[in-house]
This record gives sequence, C-alpha cells and structure tokens, in this order.
Amino acid sequence: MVARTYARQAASATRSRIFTPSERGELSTIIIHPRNPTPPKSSTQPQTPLGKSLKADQKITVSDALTEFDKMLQLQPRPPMSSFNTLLGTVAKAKRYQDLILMINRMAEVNLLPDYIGMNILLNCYCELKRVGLGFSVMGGILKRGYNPNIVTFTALIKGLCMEDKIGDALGLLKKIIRMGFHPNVKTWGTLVNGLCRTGNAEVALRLHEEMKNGNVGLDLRFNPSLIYYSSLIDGLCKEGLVEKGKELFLEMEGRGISADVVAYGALIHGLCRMGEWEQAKELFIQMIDRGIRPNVVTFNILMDSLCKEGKTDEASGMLELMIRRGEKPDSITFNTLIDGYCLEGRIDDAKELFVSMAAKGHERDVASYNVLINGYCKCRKVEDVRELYSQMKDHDLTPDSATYSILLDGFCKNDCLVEAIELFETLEKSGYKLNSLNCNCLLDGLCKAGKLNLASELFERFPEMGLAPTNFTYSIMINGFCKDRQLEKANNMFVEMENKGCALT
DNA sequence: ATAGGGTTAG
Repeated sequence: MVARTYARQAASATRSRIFTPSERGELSTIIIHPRNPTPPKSSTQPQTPLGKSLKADQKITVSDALTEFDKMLQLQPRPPMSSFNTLLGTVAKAKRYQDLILMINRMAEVNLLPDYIGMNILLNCYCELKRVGLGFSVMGGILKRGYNPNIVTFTALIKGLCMEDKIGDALGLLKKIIRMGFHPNVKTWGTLVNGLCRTGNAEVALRLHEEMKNGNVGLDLRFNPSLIYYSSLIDGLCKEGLVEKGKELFLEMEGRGISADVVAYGALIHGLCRMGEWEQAKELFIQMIDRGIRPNVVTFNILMDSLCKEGKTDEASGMLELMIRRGEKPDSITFNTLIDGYCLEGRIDDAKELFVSMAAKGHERDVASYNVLINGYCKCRKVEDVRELYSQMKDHDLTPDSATYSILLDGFCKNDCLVEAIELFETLEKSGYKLNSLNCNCLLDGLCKAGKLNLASELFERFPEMGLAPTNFTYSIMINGFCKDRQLEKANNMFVEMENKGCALT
C-alpha cells in the first residue's frame, strides 16, 4: 500500500518534470528526488487567528505580520507552510526585503525550510535587491529540492538580470527558457521591455516589439501586449528622446483596443514636455481629462517639473493651486519640485518660504526637501545658510544621503571652502560611510579647480581601494585639471587610461 | 489562491 503510494508519487513527479536531464544539468548540477510542489494538507496543524484572516484582510501591516510570524515560530506543532507564506508575501509586497531575509533565516534556525512558494518569494526578493546571483542560487535550491521553476521564477530572474544591466544575459535566459518550452507571458514581456528601457536600451525593446508583432521570431505565440507593457515601452522610448515613436506606440496601443490610463498618459506627457513640445503636452492633458481620466499627483508633478525647468515657476505654482482645487493631494515631490524651481530661478527667499510653509501645512519635509534647498543656498553662495540647514536636518532625525554629500562637497568647493569640503570628506570616510563616485568627483573637481593637482591625483589613485571605478566624468575632471595646469602629458595618460577602460563613449 | 510587469523631484 505504502509502496504503491510512493510509486504513484514518483510517476506523477516524472510526468510533471519539465526539463530533460541535460537541460536540468544546464540549470543545476545536483538534482535529488523530484517532487510535486503542492504542500501536504493536514487538518491537525494549528492555524493562528491572524494567519487565517490574512487572505480576507489585505490591509494587514508589516509589523503585524512580523509579530504574527514570531508567534507562529513558537507554536508546536508548527502551523502549515501556507500560513508562513502568507506572511512572507505580505512583507515582500511591502518591499521590505531585508525583513524578508531575516524571516527566512529565522525559519532556517528552527529547521523550517521554505517550500516552493516561499523559495520563489525569496528568489524574487534577491532579484529586487540587485543580487541576481543569489537569486540563481535559490533557483538551484528549487531544483535540488525537486521543484520545477515556472515562468514566474524566470520572470523574476530576468528582472534581476536587467536590474544589474546584464541585458545580454536576460535575453539569453529568455531564449533558453523558450527553447525549453516555457511560454513567456505578458508579464515576462513587460519585465523585459521595462528592463531594456530602464537601461537605455529602448531601441532594442522596440526592435523586439516589432519582431513579436510581425511574428518573425516565433515568439508571438502568447504575445498579447497589455497596457502596462505599452506604458513601459512608451516611457522608455520617450526617455531616450524617441517621442515620435512613443506617440506611434500610444496610437498602436489604442488601436488594439487598449485604452490609455493615467500612467500611459503621464509617460507620454512627460516625454513631450522633455522635448519642449509644451503645446502637445497640454493637448494630451486636456484630452485625458475629457476622457474622464483623472490626473493624479504624479501627472501634476510631471507638469510642474516641466514648467519649473522652463523657468515658469509661477505657472507651476498655479498648477499646485489647481491640483489642490481639484482635490488632488500634493506630496513631498510636488513641493520639492517647486522649491527647486524657485532655486533655479534664483528666488531663494520664495524657496525658503515654501519650505517653511510646507511644515506649517502638515506636509512632512524629507531628505530631498533639504537637499533641494541646500543646493539652492549653495548656488546663491549663502554658505552660512547651507551649514545651518545641514545641521538642522540632522536635528530633525533626517539622515543625509549621498545626494546631500554631493551637494555639500560641490557647494563647499565652489564657495571657496575647499578645506571644509576636505574635512567633510575625511569625516565621512572615518565614520565608515561608503562614498560613491559622484561624491568623489565633486571633491576631485574642487581640488582640480583650486590647482591642487597633487591632492586630486592622490584621491584619484585611491578609487580602487575605496571600491570605486572612475567614471567618464571622473576622467574628464582629471583631464581638464591637468590641461589647465599645463601638464599635458599627464592629461594624455589619463585619456589613454580612459580609452583602455572603454569609457570613451561620451 | 501564497510569488512576477508601468509614470514624478534633489
């Protein structure tokens, strides 16, 4: 009896196996007993009240989930894995990936291994954290435990590869899984297209799109693009200045009977604004309202930012009033955008006033609010106000970020406070803060402009030990510095090094 | 029924 049960399980596992042995070998070297991913059902396992109610009530907070998780870990016998998965899913949806990893680790401490779903959640988590290598390890684990990865697994890995700019690998993985008989679905295509677009490969995405549309590559089996797919592509094309293509795609989409929503409109409006096609942008804005699509806070932020960049800050301010009249609640991005607009126009007092009134109106000021205003004060050479704001933001328990430091380093350098810039740099280094290339570039530029080429060279040489790679920008700062200092040979050496590193593309 | 895709500021 028992033997027959096992035999049946083994047979069904074999049938459900998607890979040929050699294909499995490609993905993982060790495969043990194949097993169905369906978890065993048991009525004797305890259900905690929250674990059960989660599915009905989606609004459970992450902290509730974490508390519940702690309780469930203590219970004997253990609640079913599906309850754990529910909590893992809640934390993952909130993008609290560090917490998620902690949860998985704590489960491991009590010998509780995640099942098929849990492993997929973990895999996705690593991909989101730009640790696609770990994502692949988890897939190895999935295979080892006899589960079969599915299209969701692969979609997550494709996203992870894209996020690390490994576009070739992402396309390679896609081709491989198609060869293996998996069917990419609309989300897979959306992920890939978005990944391509976000890494400046919108033209590749467009080519892929044309091929699929024409059915040229045999990829058209399940190709029914969605609104999200099109929005990604339109946005990507617009960001690379291919607004005409973006408009075409917008029409193509609607021609397929897919109506644009607030996001699709936002992407195209933003693209038009960036190209200075203000009239067309306005037309679209009116069109969407006529069609009953409510502009949201993002739409308004896009319009306001474009107005600010055009030097039309007062119109942007009018836009803020319009959105409030329409019952659309501005967020911190709205205010930061407008504050930045005032700064760009040199209206630092208006910027400050808005910054102050923000708090008064109950809108929380974030790190970016301070960054924008500090930058404004730097640009109008009011270093004393810069210092004050910097200490004020720390008093308000806001942690300066890398943008803050770039603004400060650049600001001190450009306001004849080079020593202060160097001091800040050293303080940060000593505190263990990991400076990035942009931070270093700011100080490098300051050192070069002050004629301190020796110090600049010293800092440049330290890039590797700081775990940084010089960027194009780094090289041009150094080349410029050496040229101005009439050290043409050194400038030339720098140029050669840059070319050798393949950085000479700009 | 527990996992995957899109728009905005420094």
